[in-house]
Amino acid sequence: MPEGHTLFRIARALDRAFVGEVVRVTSPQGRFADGAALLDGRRVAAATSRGKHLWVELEGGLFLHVHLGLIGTFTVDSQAFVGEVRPVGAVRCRIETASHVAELRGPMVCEVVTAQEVASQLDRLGPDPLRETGPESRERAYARMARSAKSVAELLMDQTVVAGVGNVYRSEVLFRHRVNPFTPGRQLRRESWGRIWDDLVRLLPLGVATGRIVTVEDEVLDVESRLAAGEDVTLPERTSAVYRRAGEACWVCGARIRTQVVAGRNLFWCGRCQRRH
DNA sequence: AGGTGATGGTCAC
DNA sequence: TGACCCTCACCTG
Repeated sequence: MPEGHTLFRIARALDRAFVGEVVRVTSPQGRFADGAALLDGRRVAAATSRGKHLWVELEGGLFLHVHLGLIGTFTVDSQAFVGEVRPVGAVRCRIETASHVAELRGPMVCEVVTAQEVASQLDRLGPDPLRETGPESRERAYARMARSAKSVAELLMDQTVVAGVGNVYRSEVLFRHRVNPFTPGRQLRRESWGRIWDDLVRLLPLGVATGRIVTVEDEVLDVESRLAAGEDVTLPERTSAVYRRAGEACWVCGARIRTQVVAGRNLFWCGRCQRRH
């Protein structure tokens, strides 16, 4: 389920499992054999994410760069449970110690890069609402939008504008602020963008905490209060206001939820509620 | 048991 | 615009 919050969770799990440890790195599937050999036996320095990209830094200035794409998965488990994990699929990369094992399947990108290459990869990404949360990030993204004739629905999916927003957060955050998805970036009001950005800064950490995209306000408030109380938060299936609800009645106004492919993916919106620029 | 679409993004044509 | 990565959840039967 890879939007930015998923990569953040994986990076955090990898960091907790492996930092400071010498790791065995292999490619059971074989397609990453050369890269794995390069990393095998090194000590892990850190694991981090930005947007939908993930890097594991190993000693000697080498980084494992991963992008899950649409179908990739990256699991991190304690070795105690390894026997219980069903051995399905082709493991592109396995990282293990005596106590932990991580398995990467179906990624779009799995490669070894240098610090210089990481820097240029970061340069191509806009601010991540999970990491660069300050007002300067909001302005930086707005400056890009305000210069563009593309729609805000397209721009939200452009990782050089904002890093980490995917197709679910796109539809849901536009609905939450009643913004017309087809508003050209250059016509998007500064206040609208401010509300959208601030909301992403609020929502994405809930995705990190729960492992699920939470955008319906009742659930948002519930999760926030339970987190504030220090309670465990486990959630049932995903709910959404508009995402994947084409043809259903809008919860707010009753109009039919609409759908159209924008930036190569299915956008969902309420044509009656979402009229703001 | 088998089919399909999906929370992504790049590259070849 | 389509192939690709080749997983996973959610159908159909």
